[in-house]
Amino acid sequence: MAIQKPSIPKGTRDFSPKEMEGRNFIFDIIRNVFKKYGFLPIETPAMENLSTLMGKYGEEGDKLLFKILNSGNYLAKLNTSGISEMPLGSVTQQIAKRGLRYDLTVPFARFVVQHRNEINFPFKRYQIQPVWRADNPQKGRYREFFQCDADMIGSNSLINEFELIKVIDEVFEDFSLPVIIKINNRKVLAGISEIIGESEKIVDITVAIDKLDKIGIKRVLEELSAKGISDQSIKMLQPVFEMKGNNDEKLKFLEDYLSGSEIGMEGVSELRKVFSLISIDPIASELELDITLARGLNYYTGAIIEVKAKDVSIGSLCGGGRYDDLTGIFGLPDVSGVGISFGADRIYDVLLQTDKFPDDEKQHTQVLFVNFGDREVNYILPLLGKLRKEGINSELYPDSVKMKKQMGYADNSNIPYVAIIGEHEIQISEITLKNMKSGDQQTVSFEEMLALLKG
RNA sequence: GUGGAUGUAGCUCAGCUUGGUUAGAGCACCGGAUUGUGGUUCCGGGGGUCGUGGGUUCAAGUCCCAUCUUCCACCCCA
Repeated sequence: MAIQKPSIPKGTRDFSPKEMEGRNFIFDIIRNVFKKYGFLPIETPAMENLSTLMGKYGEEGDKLLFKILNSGNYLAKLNTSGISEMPLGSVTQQIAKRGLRYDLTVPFARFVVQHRNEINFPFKRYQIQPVWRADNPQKGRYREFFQCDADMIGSNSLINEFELIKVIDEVFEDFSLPVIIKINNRKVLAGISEIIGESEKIVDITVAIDKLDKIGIKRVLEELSAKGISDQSIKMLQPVFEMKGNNDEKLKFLEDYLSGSEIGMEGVSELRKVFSLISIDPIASELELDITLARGLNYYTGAIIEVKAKDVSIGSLCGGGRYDDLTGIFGLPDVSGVGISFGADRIYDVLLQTDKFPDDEKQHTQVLFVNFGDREVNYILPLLGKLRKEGINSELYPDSVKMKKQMGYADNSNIPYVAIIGEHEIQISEITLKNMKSGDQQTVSFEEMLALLKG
């Protein structure tokens, strides 16, 4: 049999022990903050029925779904006549009825509807699981990545938006990572579209506006024009592009600009409410009203939130917003939800780049016992047991090989102490303890060693 | 899905322009100097179907085509 080169699929990654340490650090912080705010954990399957996923993420999203081939002889059931002329979607439906989850929000909506009679509303849940997208990989962009979601469902109160912003603030404070939290409201965007008389083009308009700081005003105007927005409407957008000032000034401007749009005014008043709640209990991060913030997802209906690292250029680290009727499509109408999603993989990349991971040496093995042979091992095993009972992470080298090798193992593993117990030590009931950092070694009793390792 | 770059030892890369001995370096690994002492030093060693497949040629790591990977931009997004 030919030897095959080991490989993993495009856009996926292995995680080494070192990397897992950093990832667990991230998950632990996020999980703890979620818990602190009263969110409860759930998990859902890696795969969902394709009918649950299709059509929820727009046309683009459907293309990025990983579909799972049916098991059994699925081709036998397939009507192949004229297959090349059939639309791809209809063929897919015949050979794949399941797909890998694309995010955690839609499976959550499905979960809520399916378990509505067991759930205590308003329901606050958190979920930390991988998701899969058949996207083209790039930096900070993978085909398998972890999302850490917190959503509240069944409450219209803007206190929820406020709490989520607090969660974001607290998480990034725990990472000591300076971020800027951007907030917008879909209703404000709808209002703007209404004012310029292009209500039905809201998606094209917001997508174009979203690129403002990336491609500049000139090309945004070109794109709007290309999408069939009239020159007159574009002219009316001008003041929006030129909007300046702090959050308060921006709100004042929008109030004025949107006074003719009911939905627009509603958006402004929602934003005002969130800002006023924050002013009562301020956050450490910068909070900025950014009307260019659009988010592609079509299910947001109210607040839109995005978090960017201040010093590192990578996509957003966290995104979220309010969706008024996500569960409607599964048969539970009029339930409003609001949620956020942290991108653990991007946070990892940023923390690594800015050197923000703590070196937590206490987590590792504290002491390694050198193995000289059976007699010594029999003497060491009870001591090892006692140490572990005391909560000291400790190891015995499994093979009785050359000491150089055993010392090298301790060195490579960054184990701070090596305990040497040979014939001589057994005779005098002492332990030779070597400090690997300083190179010093001393002869101590077991109790002395324990005290040293505990301190 | 579109466009550009990339791939040589476990890792980081040189060699490719102008085809021609046995494809190199550093780091890592293994052994010895040092049989109860690592990290430093010295000496020695193993490791490559040059991403894969095809083509041109007397001869291909080097030129051509295809394909895949990774990276970058677009699209979209965590």
